Amino acid sequence: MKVINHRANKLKVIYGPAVAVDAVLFTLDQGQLKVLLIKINNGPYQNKWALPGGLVQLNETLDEAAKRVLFQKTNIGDIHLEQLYTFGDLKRDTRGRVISVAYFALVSHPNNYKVKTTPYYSEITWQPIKNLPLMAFDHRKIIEDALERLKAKLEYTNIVYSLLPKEFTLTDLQKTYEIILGKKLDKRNFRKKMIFSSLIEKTGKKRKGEPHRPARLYRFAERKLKLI
Amino acid sequence: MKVINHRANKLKVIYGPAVAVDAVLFTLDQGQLKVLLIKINNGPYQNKWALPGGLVQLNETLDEAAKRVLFQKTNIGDIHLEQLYTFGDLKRDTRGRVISVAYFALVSHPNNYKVKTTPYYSEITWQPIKNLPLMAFDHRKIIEDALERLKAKLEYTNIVYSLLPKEFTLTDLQKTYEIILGKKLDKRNFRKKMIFSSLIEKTGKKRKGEPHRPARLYRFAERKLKLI
DNA sequence: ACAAAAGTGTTAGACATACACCCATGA
DNA sequence: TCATGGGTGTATGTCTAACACTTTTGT
Repeated sequence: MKVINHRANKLKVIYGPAVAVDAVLFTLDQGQLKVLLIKINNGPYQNKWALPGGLVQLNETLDEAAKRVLFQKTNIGDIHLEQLYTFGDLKRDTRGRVISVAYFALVSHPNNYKVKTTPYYSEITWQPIKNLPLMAFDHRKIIEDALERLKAKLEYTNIVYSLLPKEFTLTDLQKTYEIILGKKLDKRNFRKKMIFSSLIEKTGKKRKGEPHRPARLYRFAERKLKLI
Repeated sequence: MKVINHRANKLKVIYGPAVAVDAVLFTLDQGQLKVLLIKINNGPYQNKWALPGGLVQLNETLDEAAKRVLFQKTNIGDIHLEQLYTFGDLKRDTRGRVISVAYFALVSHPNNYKVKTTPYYSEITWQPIKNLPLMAFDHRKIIEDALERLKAKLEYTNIVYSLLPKEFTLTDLQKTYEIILGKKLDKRNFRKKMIFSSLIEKTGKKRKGEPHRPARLYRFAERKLKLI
């Protein structure tokens, strides 16, 4: 691999890795944590699944590249992506030396987005994290790291807001935590903490049409990332 | 900038950023937190200071590149480097598009290493973090981010072990924390926590030759990174 | 004997954990 | 009226924070 680089106004050829971005996109669906995967249609990784990703262009920052790639490959836009880690093993892409700057983000529900396919990526799907298919590159590792980061951030940020709709019940919120953390939480303690944290506030409304006592609806006080 | 990349056994030219690594190396000296800087000798950043860094080669991982660059530029080897973040702004290097994967590490005392200069880097120095000179690239920002990460890691890891000699007193240890965190800590509470954490253990020895009550010497139970 | 740093314990408040019953509604 | 999930309080243990005096040594 060769990098041709303008330095001191001369065209200078240097050899170096190519730079890609990959996005780990989580959502909740049917009581499961899922991740967005794309099926590769040809080349050495044919029929394997991968994260949406692509090469970084010269005229875009890494953050911009992550957003662009995600939008181009999946039609998902306008979400907050956070840089996760940069993966640089020699053999992570058998076709050549490529390092990947991985990003992760959460989206509220798969049905809110119309994903699309491309000639190179023939299928696109939300795959349960517990049941990942055969993955291309080191993408399984990237997903595992992203999940670990997500769990950690649950504890000290309001990051879940992007997984939930505008209005939700405390039980919805608790289920979200339980699914991601993979463990049961105590209802009374959870509610105490959430209400006291003042990350959420009552809407005054109740959820109707279910054959039980109606649950109060809450909203997030602010729909942007905050430390608790 | 152009990246020539073997894909599917054909030489394919693609345009993309070059990839560099930069290392933020911290130490304690004379009661101050210092960072290793290098003076750039020519080009648009002449006479500015920078972190030791360099381009990533095709045959090395990012971690290996960080180690190699640090060793070549400063003669410092055999330390644990941790990836910090990847910086990818368009104009961070005026000479061309370069993204930088930043690493950080701690070393015990500057005198333990014989740093050296190169034609491109004319001077090398440990600079107090409170008093940084005019810096090249976005290296001031990288140092600030590294410092923030270091403070955070103090709270939940034994990372300070690499700043201290084999044997040290509890007062040494407390001063180390106070310098990095930039605040005073309560002596009794600090000792209680440290001793109870079982990260450190008594050597049975005492420091001699000072005109006061001799302090007990401690060592780290394990000299590798652990969560508390 | 004195100067200087080493060393030590207790109390109060904040926070996490464990735990069981009544309430409101639709069917 | 019953089935179902919604909603609530208290007691206990753990961790953090505030706080001042005695001990040991070299000079």
